[in-house]
Amino acid sequence: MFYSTYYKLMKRRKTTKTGQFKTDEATLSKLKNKHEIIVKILNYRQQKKLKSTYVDALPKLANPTTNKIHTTYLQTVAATGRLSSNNPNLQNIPIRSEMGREIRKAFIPRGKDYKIFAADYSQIELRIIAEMSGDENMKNAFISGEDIHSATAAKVFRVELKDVDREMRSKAKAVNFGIIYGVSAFGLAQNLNIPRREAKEIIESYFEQYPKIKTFMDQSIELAKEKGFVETIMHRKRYLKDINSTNGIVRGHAERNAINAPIQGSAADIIKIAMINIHDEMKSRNLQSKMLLQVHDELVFDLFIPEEDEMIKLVTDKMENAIDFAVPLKVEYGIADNWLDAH
DNA sequence: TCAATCACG
DNA sequence: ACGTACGTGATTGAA
Repeated sequence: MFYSTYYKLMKRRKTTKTGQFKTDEATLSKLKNKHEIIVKILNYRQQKKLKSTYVDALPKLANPTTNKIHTTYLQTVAATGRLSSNNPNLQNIPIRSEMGREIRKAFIPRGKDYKIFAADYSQIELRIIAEMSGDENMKNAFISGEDIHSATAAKVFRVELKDVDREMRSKAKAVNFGIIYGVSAFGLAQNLNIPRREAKEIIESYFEQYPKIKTFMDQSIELAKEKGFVETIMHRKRYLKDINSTNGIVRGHAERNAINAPIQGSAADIIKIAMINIHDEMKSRNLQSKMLLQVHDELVFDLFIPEEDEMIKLVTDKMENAIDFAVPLKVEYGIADNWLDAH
């Protein structure tokens, strides 16, 4: 029904690569005010997703012996060196929406003497860019413990830190994310729903304020073109066969990979080192708490309550000191009766 | 079987 | 002029 009539709400209707009209969340959200059906469709989609993927599926996967759900972690799938999780995927449990958060609440400790302990790296990828690029401005923001998105907003929009408003911080946050992925003015404009010209100015200002980040990105591409691969901090390689392609689109994709892979991959290296060190230490101390999950920049534990103080110290220490950086690595944590409240 | 969509970092 | 932000896995439904 929706596909065949397709209300004329846009000047240029976006299509997928097979020529279908796009109806994804990003596209529909921009049309929210054009027709009352849009919000209804989005809400319906969200509820179907949550019901089919989590509410209906997960309870069936409890192992009859353990009464628990067991995932499998794959170490040789993700090109950057991240883990992935399947059968079921426990790295994409909802948290962003109100309804989704209700699902996360269902993840609870094993018994009455236990709590969920969740510890996550704060801004690890931006800290890695700061470290790898050596950019003084970004390094100093982290060393002085500033909120990185506000600090970036102050620099990019050339105002005092105290004069950064919500909109400026939100835009700076989008650029910081974009940087990790290999921004284009178009992509940022699309993401923020602002004119491309404005996005271009923001990016230019960003690189003026963080000049070595620009250099680092250019050098990553340069290196990939010469050697055919890029490397993480622990020297995991990602080969980029298309880096010298004559097709600009294909090459552009490889160039963004050249920027992103060392950053995302180094974060994966670091949390893996932390996991090994934490496991070794828990074992040698005969602790009863258990490491349950890894979600890229977060570790989740089934915490035996008498071990609370010891575990907090052990885990934050091993995570923050997994690697020797000039830029500090910061870990935030929470302890609660379910995974949601442990954040 | 595969494209589209959407859940997460 | 072109297409355009990185990495995954599960579900659905058209082809």
